[in-house]
Amino acid sequence: MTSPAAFAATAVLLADPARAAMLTALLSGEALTASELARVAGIGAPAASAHLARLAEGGLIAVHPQGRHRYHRLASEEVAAMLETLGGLTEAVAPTRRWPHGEAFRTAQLCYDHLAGRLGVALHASLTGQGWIAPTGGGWVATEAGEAGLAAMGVDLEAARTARRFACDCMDWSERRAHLAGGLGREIAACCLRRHWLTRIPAEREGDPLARRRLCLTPEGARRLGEALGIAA
Amino acid sequence: MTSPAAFAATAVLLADPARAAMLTALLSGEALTASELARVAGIGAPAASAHLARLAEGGLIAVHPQGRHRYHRLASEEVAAMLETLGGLTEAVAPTRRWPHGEAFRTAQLCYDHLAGRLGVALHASLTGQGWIAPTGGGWVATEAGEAGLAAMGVDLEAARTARRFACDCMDWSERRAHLAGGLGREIAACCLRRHWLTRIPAEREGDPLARRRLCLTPEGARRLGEALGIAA
DNA sequence: CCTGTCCTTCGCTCCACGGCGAAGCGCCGA
DNA sequence: TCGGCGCTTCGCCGTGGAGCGAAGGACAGG
Repeated sequence: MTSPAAFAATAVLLADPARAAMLTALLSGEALTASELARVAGIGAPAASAHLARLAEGGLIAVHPQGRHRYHRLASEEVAAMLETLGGLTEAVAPTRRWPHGEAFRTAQLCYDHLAGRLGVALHASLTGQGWIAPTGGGWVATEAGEAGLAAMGVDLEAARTARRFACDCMDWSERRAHLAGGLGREIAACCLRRHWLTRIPAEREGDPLARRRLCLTPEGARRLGEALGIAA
Repeated sequence: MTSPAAFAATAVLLADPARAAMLTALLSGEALTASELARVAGIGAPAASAHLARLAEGGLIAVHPQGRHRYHRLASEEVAAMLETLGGLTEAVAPTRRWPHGEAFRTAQLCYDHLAGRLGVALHASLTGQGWIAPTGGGWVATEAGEAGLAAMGVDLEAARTARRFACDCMDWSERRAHLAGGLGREIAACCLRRHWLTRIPAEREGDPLARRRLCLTPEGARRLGEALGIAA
């Protein structure tokens, strides 16, 4: 592991409410501009700019200039996993008394580029239970039945294989069980969004960093996921 | 997930080199006194006391007074997992140029109460590869073959079952793959230490927070683990 | 070319945090 | 009972970080 000084330096990047709000918003997987992130964090443009510079220098986010707009994304899925882990620990040590986003949030949400929440966890359990994925040294592989079933659903397995990790676990702290990350997790999420089985929800309050992660399971999605994976909505 | 303010408050606890050093030392699984942690962190007793109070109030450590000594441990394995995750991310975004602890550290180490490093990762791969554990909704269960084999090794499966999680993954960032946590992970580590297949290494430099986690694989341990699990040392 | 927008930089103010020395409390062995 | 140890509390000092207003650079549409 790394030295305590380096460890603390990474933690410092997370140890500010404004930066935490921006990173949480970026867990939606979207690319957001500096102004959007300033609003999410409730601070002015100069402060947001300074924070974003530190996050970029620290390697947690990547910046994509596009004209006069500067779009920001999380730098990697490791950053997303770490945010999820720290968020989960925060819930463990200082539980949120009133779940501020209703049960809907727990039902389906995005964890950077893959499904999380009850749906994400149920998806994982269904894939293993049906024998569509099997354990391998560092994660999961798709079985023959799994490849057939997933392809039939419309999941792009070729694209999934281009990821550094085909399929691996990501601890979902809202459910305290694992959901599926990696290329397969990303392609399943993309497939669900593409086919409108899941839709993003327009943020009710633009400044709410969590709202951007929320997903709505459509009736069509409930039916199709129920058929293919035995997931009850 | 939790609010950004709560999230940042947890991160603040990690965002100081002295606190990070103490938490890293506690990843060894040992109970350490305030004086020992002050030395590990390189600060005086008053500063150490203040830091420990904050960590305890924040729910990351638990304090066990014993006479005039006050022993401290990590509060849970969730805290350990989170430290491992953040440490791993730190390595990802700001790699340690020179691995300060030699390859020995990577070979075998403790992650709070279970095995990590190459040995821990190899153990996980072997258990799944031999079919001694199989995936379940939230982690792993022992198969019949697994129960027989593990019991033959001397692993206390009854004790393993008392844990909140029988067996689950913990991401090992030094190897970038999962090792085994939960009750089974703990009991396997305990068995290896009890039978002197692995031994703790006296800290060369008392102030080194990582040294306490290091384990040495004994010749007997290499032989036994090789036989039972096909792990090459 | 000009105006407006997005975003960054500069300079300033205010506040919080980390460390230590001194003092004090509780425990413990002689 | 007393002296020493482990640890905490108090008070102080120094440093660093967060925010904003003003100004300025780069981009883009008319």
